[in-house]
Amino acid sequence: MGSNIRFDLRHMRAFVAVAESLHFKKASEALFITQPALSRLIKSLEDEIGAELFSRTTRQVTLSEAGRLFLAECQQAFTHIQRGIQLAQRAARGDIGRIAIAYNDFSINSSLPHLLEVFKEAQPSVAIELTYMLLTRTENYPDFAGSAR
Amino acid sequence: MGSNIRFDLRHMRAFVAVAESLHFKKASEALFITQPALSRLIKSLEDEIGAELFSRTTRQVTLSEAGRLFLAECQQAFTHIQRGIQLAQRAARGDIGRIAIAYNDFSINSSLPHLLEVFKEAQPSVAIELTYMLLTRTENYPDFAGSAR
DNA sequence: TAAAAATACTCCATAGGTATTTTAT
DNA sequence: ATAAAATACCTATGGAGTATTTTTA
Repeated sequence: MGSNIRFDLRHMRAFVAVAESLHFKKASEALFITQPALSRLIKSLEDEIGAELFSRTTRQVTLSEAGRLFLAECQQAFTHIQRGIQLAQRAARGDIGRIAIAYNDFSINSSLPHLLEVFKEAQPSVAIELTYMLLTRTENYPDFAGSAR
Repeated sequence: MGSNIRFDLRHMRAFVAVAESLHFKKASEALFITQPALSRLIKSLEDEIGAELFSRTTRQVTLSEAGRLFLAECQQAFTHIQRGIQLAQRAARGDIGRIAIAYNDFSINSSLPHLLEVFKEAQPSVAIELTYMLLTRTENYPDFAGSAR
């Protein structure tokens, strides 16, 4: 019972990096480790799973069928972990279920009111916080500084 | 760029264990580590994420909202990892896209032929391997020993 | 006051680095 | 002949254990 997985995320990250570049040296640089360290990570991962993830000679590296399948699941796993981090961080900041919108005279007079109505209908549980913003610079409004928060 | 996740699967496993029992000592036993080691794992995970995953005093432990959200994603991630391992192992064994069916006189004379036809139509790329099996015991047929392979 | 989590401190296992060897084009 | 992966060897970091302290119901 229980997830008796012996490897960890370093192994998975290493694997994804090699799968992406199909070149141990380049992948090792992307990971900021040395090539021997990377070789060992991949080897121990393969040993642990009990499957060759790459067909490799010293001259070329290709994903095996097992590797292709494992890669897809690794990517999904990372997506969930990333998402988990984001959600936890937002929840901790009390940001879940809240959208902050800054408006100025221009946008408030155009389509914003209608958009709000439509959105409120679709997502009634999401609080919308309106902020009137005179300046065009956003430095003083940390909520709007990031790209896609 | 790249997944700059500093924690690893041990942290996630530890977190899931505590989330399930809401008791550090019990969870540590389930994980075969000591309670202090587990406390440190959880703490470092929280530090890394930047969110409290549990509200805890020395007398009671409860999941925070951040924890609830993170838990769901962790479980999904583990599901994908488990699946990745299984798929890789099967691919390495050449078991992907192959179904082995053992038949005896009874089944071959009943519905099996029709089932095969229907299945072949639906899944033309899956090879079906038929094995005539006299005995009722399956020990000598490793392909049929497992439950849901 | 007692049950449970957090902290202090020590030690060792292992992850990673450097140097080298092997391999295939 | 050379580019690239694998192996050998060594070192140091950090993860786990034991012992203890802190906390709150």
